[in-house]
Amino acid sequence: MVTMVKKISHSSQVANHVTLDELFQVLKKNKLKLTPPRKLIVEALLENHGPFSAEDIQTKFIKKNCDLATVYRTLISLEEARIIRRCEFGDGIARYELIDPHHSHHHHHLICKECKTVEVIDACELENTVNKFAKKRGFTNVSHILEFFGTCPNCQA
Amino acid sequence: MVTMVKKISHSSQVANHVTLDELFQVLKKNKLKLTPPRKLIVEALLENHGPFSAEDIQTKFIKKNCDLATVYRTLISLEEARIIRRCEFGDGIARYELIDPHHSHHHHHLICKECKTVEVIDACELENTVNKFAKKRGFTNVSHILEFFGTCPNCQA
DNA sequence: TTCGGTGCAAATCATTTGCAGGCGG
DNA sequence: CCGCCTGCAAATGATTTGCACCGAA
Repeated sequence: MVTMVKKISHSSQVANHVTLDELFQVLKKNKLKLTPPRKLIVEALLENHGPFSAEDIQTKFIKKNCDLATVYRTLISLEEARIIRRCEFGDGIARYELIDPHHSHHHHHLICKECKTVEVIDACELENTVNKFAKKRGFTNVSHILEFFGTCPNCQA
Repeated sequence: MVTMVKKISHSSQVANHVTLDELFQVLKKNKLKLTPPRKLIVEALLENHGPFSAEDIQTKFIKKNCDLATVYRTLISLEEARIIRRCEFGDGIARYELIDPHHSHHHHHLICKECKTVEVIDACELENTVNKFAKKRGFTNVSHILEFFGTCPNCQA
């Protein structure tokens, strides 16, 4: 399944972005070798915004220059190294996006159920609530997934 | 993949619950025949709290008294009839829980990443925020998924 | 040189679908 | 009696894994 790829104007994107080299350093710190497939995938995710599926990455960005199985394996490694984050769109397909350590503001997405276009929602008012509930029940290591769905203006035909 | 089944004390559960008969009426209103598999599945979801996967339902609750394919088909029908709700735990497995029309307060879950035990979080402070963002961007028909994850006290060994 | 990483193909897992027979309304 | 439903088996789609070879450190 392939998602609509769409460049999104990201108002909060100011200077001081992560660079490819910085990301490569993070790979090294995590004892991950700098191989061609990994370079391609990290670069693709740095240059394209929005969560993408393994298939998206392989067919649209790196033009089949590495095997799909390698893309899956790489995405798992990158997530463990906290370079990318896994997003859940509720359709059984894993999608990933870069975590920019310089702009690590936690954010969410507004996804069109029809065309799967993704918009960024630069807000999360949940942190406090979440931690409160979790602590009260003795849970540790807490995280959450939050995604919004709807029909975008284009698809309301 | 099978989820840990655990009865949960649900503080907000007072009298005036849905009954099996009421649910059967809803089925009929939606032009769904009252067949043995459907009765079994609805009953299972009424008597057990917490989102369950198709496999959970078939193996734990109805003891293979109907085909797995039928469970999947039934769950889809029940969701369309708004008798059950689909939940997303981010592990590629669809889980469903009953929607009690008498206590239809929107709620979320706190899931242990290890044992998959589910606790109910009786709060959603998002409705307003959500609708605000969505409207601003011309989205209609808006919904959201929100689930919390962590490590439960038991699994912190 | 040494493992970790890769490509390829086969396996796995959740879910869906085609089809012929069965039964609820 | 008429379709909707079901069981069974096969198909599908995403993801994972086994294995032999290869190349980054």
